[in-house]
Amino acid sequence: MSTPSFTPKIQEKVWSSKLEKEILSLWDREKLYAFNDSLEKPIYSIDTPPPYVNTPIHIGQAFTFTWMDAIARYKRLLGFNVLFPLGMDRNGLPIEIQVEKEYHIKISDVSRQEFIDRAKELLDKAGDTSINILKELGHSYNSWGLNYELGGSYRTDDPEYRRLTQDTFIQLYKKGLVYEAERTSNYCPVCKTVISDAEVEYEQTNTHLNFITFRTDDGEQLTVATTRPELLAACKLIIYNPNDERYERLEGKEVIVPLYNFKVRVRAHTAANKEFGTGLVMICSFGDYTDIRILRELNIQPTYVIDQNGRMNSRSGKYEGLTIKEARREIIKDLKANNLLIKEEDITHDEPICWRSKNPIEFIPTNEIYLKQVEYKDQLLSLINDMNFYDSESKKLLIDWINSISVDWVISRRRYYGTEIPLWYCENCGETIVPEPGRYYIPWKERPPIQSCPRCGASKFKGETRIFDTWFDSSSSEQYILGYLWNREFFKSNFPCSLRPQGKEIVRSWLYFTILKSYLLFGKQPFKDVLINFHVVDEKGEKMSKSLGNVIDPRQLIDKYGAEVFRIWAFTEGNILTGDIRYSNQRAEGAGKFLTKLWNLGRLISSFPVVEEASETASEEWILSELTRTLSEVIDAIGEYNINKAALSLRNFMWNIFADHYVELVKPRAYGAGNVSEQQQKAAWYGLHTIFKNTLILLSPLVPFITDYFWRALYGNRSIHIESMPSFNFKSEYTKLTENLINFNSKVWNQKKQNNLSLKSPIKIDIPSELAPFSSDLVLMHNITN
RNA sequence: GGGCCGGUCGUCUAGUCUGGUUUAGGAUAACUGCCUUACACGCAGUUGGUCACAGGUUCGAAUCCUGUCCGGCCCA
Repeated sequence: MSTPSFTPKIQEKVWSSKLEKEILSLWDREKLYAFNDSLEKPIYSIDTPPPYVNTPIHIGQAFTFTWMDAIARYKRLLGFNVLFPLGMDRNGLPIEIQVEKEYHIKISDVSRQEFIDRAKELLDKAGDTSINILKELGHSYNSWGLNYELGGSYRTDDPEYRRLTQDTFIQLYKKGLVYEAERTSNYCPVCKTVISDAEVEYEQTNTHLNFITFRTDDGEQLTVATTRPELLAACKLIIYNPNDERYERLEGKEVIVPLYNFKVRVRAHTAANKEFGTGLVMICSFGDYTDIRILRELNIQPTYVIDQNGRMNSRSGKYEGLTIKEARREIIKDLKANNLLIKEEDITHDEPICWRSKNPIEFIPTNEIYLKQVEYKDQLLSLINDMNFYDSESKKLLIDWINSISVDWVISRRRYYGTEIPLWYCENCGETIVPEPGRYYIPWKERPPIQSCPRCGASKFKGETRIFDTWFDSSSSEQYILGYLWNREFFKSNFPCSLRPQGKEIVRSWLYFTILKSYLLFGKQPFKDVLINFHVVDEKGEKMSKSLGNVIDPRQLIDKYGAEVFRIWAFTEGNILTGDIRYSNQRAEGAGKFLTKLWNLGRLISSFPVVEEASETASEEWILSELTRTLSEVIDAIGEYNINKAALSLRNFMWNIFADHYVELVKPRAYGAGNVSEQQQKAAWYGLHTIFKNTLILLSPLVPFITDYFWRALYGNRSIHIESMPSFNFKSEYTKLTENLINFNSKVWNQKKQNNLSLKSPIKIDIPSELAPFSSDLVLMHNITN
């Protein structure tokens, strides 16, 4: 039989990213991804990391959120009702700093209300533009509109969100887990607030090690090396290593601090390193964590010389009012003038800096509110065994962090734009007033919800002015998205949340604090699965940063090649769960060829009638069982969230097995070449369509645009994204022959090439006996004329 | 100072846990040929790696052990 002509339903030879916009608006109109909690299906919930409102999405976020989208889509295919909301982080310092910049005001110069109003103004202006790129990438979050319902998008500064934050605080307070204390804390002079240990980073910096002359009572000169000469006034002690014979004779003696002329003692301590500097170390209050540890250990009262603005105070004498840097410069000048500075050595050291402002932190005493954590370390370590980590190695990051915790969590901050700490204090007796959970409280401008003090009966109260650490807000995100506020039943039956996907750099903050709060509030782990992603780095493997100028804007890529190319690049480039991804322009471009291949494959197949059933030949049996094998590979890969593996497996099947071998094998038969029967021709049509159709479904979470386009064009008017995972189970002995088949084809092609024959030229060659079932197709494919 | 991760064709990577099916697989780049009625953004072919280094265990090591070097990250 033969059919005169076959014309493809699809004309264009390449996929056009222009189609993406049309498909997006189709999805919008059809409300394809809206969450419906009345479905019978099991819930799968994803607690996505809210991007920051005022910073454009960077390529790493675009990459990892695209993986999350693939996970959500695969889970839908697998029959889950997927809760996949996207939040927007609007709390915290970055917006405050921008308010100061944009309006040329200082937080201290304007009223609190005015400052907050300005911040809101800026936030509204910023809108949701930072996440628009995620929408263009075809992500299937449940909702793009702000609404208080399951699946709705949310904002961390929303009164509802803040109500939740305060609710959790009040519960923790009532459990006796919150206390206030004065302690030496990490303090960022730029952000003007204390920060928790989780917010401290270390940066290698170049500095001078200054060799300074101290004197004993008997006039002996000693040389002490320090990187912090401006803290001379705060010097409390000089130490040397107990094994350092050079200084044994000094034990217990007093030395005179230069410029200030007060006396401090010398004593042995293992914290001193014989090889560092002169072996004599100045311990002051407070240059670094070693200082803090030693002064606490020896119970020495600190002398603070730096104030909350990062300037020297009156105890530093003539340097009062100078910034730390200025003071350092001046004091070096004075030491030199007095012949007290022997030398300056260039060294690099790890300096603790604030993760937000990237400025060196200082250590100053403040009165702050703490949440207990130190006493629960063991319980937390055992609790995390109830969660699955992907990759399992990533669990160590969290274990190491928990083990290193030594102080409780400072949750109060002296800033304006954040969730207010819901406390009042009786002006008469000082009693702390804690309201009931249920609404959003603003203590600095509201009266407490009681008339008189329950202890003394007085009626004047002072509202708390401090706000929470933003991690205190964000560590309840899983509670928020599971409807804790508006659907407690849903929350109860679906907590813990199915998945927390996040970056490894916030394991010690977002992940850790969420686990801590979940343990303290519910005694349970907050997630079933935790997925930790590494980073997208530049071509040389270096971290992208503004200062290095190596930042790649995902916008460039998407504008140039389209969202679908970005997606397939993100999936095929590597496994971000086990290591960093190096960005390469060349490979990103190369990844897009996948779409052209798929497009043309579909174009060819679209020229043949869709056949639902046929009596397949050996070739169909073979390719159908190869598809079955691919399906199980894909399902296994999804089970471990290895989207890279799933994508590579599908690409390999589609391109290197289906297109290169099966399609070539049956093309002549599909066209009706030679003397194939109608039945055999139909079998080829059936094979082509069945494989293509199912491959499209398997690919649809990865490349949702092109697959939906084909689906609607070839297989019906509905979206491919409401299909279910195919559950076929074709098994055949023929998969054993896959390698032989590929090798034989290669052999024929090679032989033709060596003999300068075109691929359609006739050839005389023996078909190996094990490939006999395919012989009629092979004869037509290679034009074998024995 | 302590800990963790990585080092595989020019480049990016799979394989390492659970040693033998590996004469190490793929992708990209390079080279050669081909417009074979889906695709030149394609097809076919070719070149290219002593699996960082040195020891050890074993009948057998990219894979396990020890040490060294290099890169990255975290903590103090």
